[in-house]
Formats: sequence, structure tokens, C-alpha cells
Amino acid sequence: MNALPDTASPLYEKVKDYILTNIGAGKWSKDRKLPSENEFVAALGVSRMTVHRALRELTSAGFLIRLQGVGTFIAPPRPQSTLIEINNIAAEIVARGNRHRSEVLVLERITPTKELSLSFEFAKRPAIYHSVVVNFENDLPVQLEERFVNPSLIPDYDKQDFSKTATYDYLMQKTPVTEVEHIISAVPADAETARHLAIDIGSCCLLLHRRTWTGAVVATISKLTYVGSRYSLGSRYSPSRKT
Amino acid sequence: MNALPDTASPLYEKVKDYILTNIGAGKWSKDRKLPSENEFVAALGVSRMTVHRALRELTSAGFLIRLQGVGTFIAPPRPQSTLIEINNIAAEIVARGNRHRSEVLVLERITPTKELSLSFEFAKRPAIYHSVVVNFENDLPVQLEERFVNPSLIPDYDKQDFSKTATYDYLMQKTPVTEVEHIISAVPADAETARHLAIDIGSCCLLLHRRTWTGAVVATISKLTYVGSRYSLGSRYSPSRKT
DNA sequence: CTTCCTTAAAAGTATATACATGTATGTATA
DNA sequence: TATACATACATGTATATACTTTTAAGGAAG
Repeated sequence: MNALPDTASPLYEKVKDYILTNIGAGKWSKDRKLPSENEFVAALGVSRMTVHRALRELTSAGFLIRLQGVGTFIAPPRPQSTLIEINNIAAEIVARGNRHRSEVLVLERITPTKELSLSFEFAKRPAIYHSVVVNFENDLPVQLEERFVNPSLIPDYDKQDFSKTATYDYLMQKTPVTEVEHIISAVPADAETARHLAIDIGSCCLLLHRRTWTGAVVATISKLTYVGSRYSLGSRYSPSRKT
Repeated sequence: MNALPDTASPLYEKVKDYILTNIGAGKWSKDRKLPSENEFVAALGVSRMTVHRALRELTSAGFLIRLQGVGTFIAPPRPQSTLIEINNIAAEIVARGNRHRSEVLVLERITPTKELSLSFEFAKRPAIYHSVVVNFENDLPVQLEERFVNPSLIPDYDKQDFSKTATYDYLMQKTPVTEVEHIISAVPADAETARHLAIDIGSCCLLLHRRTWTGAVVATISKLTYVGSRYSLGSRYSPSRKT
């Protein structure tokens, strides 16, 4: 009668199975529309909310594309976006079998510049935390990390001893990251950076600029400068399709 | 009154933001329970189904753990691998509203050096394809791409017109990538690179070294050199845990 | 033929309600 | 004391209903 599989799973899962199976069987051709929610209701004898949930979950899983006012379509095979994995520098150094050490240069509470406040998407200009740390691999400086931290999310940031705990680990543990923005560029070292990293002014450095969000709130802004001749970011990644 | 953010987004998204923000602020301590659905209903003045949807989506995104009959808890911090998405340069330039143009410098079939053959993990030394292309953004060279391609996977590589189709698009279309290795570093431009990119020798460049696999076979080896002062790799990414 | 307006249809959201299912807890009973 | 049961409360699912938002299509007016 209603064509749904006879399993113990909840109804919306049966509807998902039914739709996926029929997509696999080519019941609805690649570029044509799937039945509307109301048509599924009539065909399967379940409520529209249940059909809607099934379709919504299949959409967020990438199988379908839905356009309000238009209909539901089979998603094209997804393009493989090339992803690079950025690891915690301390962990990476240790993983290579080398010795890691941090030196805290600055750990303070400051009033942000107008520009920085803008990056935090603040309406007002509350005080924020500011840290500058140099990371060493076998006593050779390889990375200068400057971080600005939102105190409303991480209140005790300036009380920590970041020569013991990596800033990265502390932040990851304190607040969930819901979104990350990265900008990678290559820049010549300025005078201050060169001094901290013990390199010549103008040497090539890898600059990783990162913003993280927790919900709608900017949690941290980081500027990570790697010495080009001493460090590179590496990763090996298997793009795997879900479900 | 109801403490929800005042944005244009749907209600369940506001509830999600509200919960994430409060987790970030440490309102509900790490190991203790969050309020029950009915308590959220009373506190926020929305229906239970709306709260339920918000909590369900946060759970499937990996932020929460829910136990039927018990309650809702904050999920332990995930092993956070930060991912960066690398896009097709041609697409990125066009997406910025600029004009993209390619110039093919080399497109040939060569016998690989011993070292290159090793990178391909070849036992013997069969001929491979080699291409060098300069990518322009509004007539300004921004990237030099050198690629080595395995002819057993992509047989007609040297017959293509890569001033029309981007090499990236062609390769993605021709063979599925099952694994990718990346190494990003910052290097000074050598004489030849500087000439092709119209920059000074020693200028900072972003070097992206990439190997792709199809199954157990190395498909391509690429060396992408970006002019540091003209181009940066950017991405915004939502780390969402699957189901 | 073109432009504007009306209308229908689709997905999206929000709510009230009901019942199902799993867990912990307190209480009565053996 | 220990077991069994009743109960309260938590999340999970399903439905009916109403309204919103977006889009496409058809028709009237110019």
C-alpha cells in the first residue's frame, strides 16, 4: 500500500530510505523535479511535516536541492573541494619528534583599535585580550602568533600560563568553534617580526590570518607568521563523501 | 525579555545562536546539564518544537549530546582539525568579479627526472605530461602553475587548450581524486619564476605543492606559485560534524 | 509584443497537541 | 534490606493547522 520499508526505524527515516532508493533506481530523472511535499503526503499517507523533515535532512546531507516556490531536485554529484588541514603547531612539532617551546612576549588587556573592533564585529569597543607568543622548534623560532581574544567568551585568557599550555589548546577547550575564516598569504618580514623570529628583514614568511566564530560572535582573531625557510604547512587528506 | 538575538534569521536559528553563545560564555558548565526543552520554552517564549529543532540540529552538528529521559549535555571538545578550502584560481578570480586569463607556456610530454619519478611512486620511468601555465587577474600575473600528470589516468592531457579550459577543471572532470597531499610554504622567487610573474627576484611567493591520488596511483603533481603581494588563499568554513 | 498584476503552487517556518519511549527516583511491599 | 512498581520528567516522533516567502505562469492593459 504505502510503499514504505517495513523496519523499526522512525517514519521520517523510512521516507528518507524510500526517496533515496528511488533516486538510486532512477525513478525521478536527473534533471527533473521530485514530487512536491503534498504529492508525497498523498502517495505515502504521512503528514506533510514528516515528509518535510525527510526532505530537509536529505537536502542538508547533499542529496537534494530545494528551491522555495519551485520544487525539489536531485543534487548534481558534488564537486570535490580541496581541503587543507591546519594542525596545532605544538602538536605538529612534537609529532615530528622535535622539541617544542613557547615564549610569551605579551599577554595583556587592551582597548582595540577601531579597525580591530570592526573585525570583531563589535558595536561598541570593549576591552579585549591580546597575546604574542613565539613558538620554537629545537630552540629555533619558527612561528610568531599574535592573538586577539573576545573576553565575553574566554574571560580568563590573561590569567593563563601559555608557556605551558598552547594558546590553541586552551582556546579549543574553552569555546566551541562554529565557523573559521582563513587567509593565507606570503609577506616579507617587518622589523619587529624579523627580530622576534631571528631572521632578516624582508625574509619570506607565511602569514595565516584566522578568525573564529562561536555562534554569531567572533571569538578570536589570530595572525600566525611562519618563517618560510623553516616551516611549511602540510597535510594529507582524503575527501570522503558522507553517508 | 526573551534574550534572543534581533536578526532577520528564522526563530530556530536564533535559538541555536543563543545556545551556542551561552555555551561559549560558560553559562552552563562543561559537565552539567543544559535546561530541558520545557525550561527553554518558558525562558524564551517559543514553542517546544522550535526548541527541539534547534537542539536537534546542534546535536547533529556535534555541539551537544542528548540522552532520552535524561537531558542535554555539552559535547566534549572535538579533535579540531582546522580545514582550509582551496579553490580553483580561475573560479575565484571570476567570483571576485575580475577577469581571468591563462597563458600556456609549456605543454609537453617528457621523460621524468629520477626524483620526479620517485614522487609519482613509479617503478619504471614512463613518459609523463608537463604543463606550465600563467594565470592572470585583470592582465596582472598572479599565479604560475606547473603540473606533472600521469598519462595512464589522463591520456589526452597534452591535446587540450588550457587557455580556454582551466587545467584544474579538466583534471577534476577526468579523474576522481581520492586523496590529496598539500604542502604550503613561503619562498623567494627565483629568476625564472620572477620573469614569468613579472616580479623582482626574491619577492615573497606562496608555494603550494600538491599531489593527488586516484586510488593507489598518483594522478598529478602540481607546484602552484602565487605572487604574495597580489594574491592570498582564503576560505570560510563551517566545521560541522556529521550525524 | 511587452509590461504589469493577479494567482496558484511550492517550500519554509511556527505552534499546539498528543502520544511514545527511555531514565531516574521515591515508595510500598515482601 | 532488597525488590517491584508507580510516577515524574526527559527527549523523540507524528500530526493538523496556519501563516510566510518565493517563484512561475497566465492574463489584462498598454
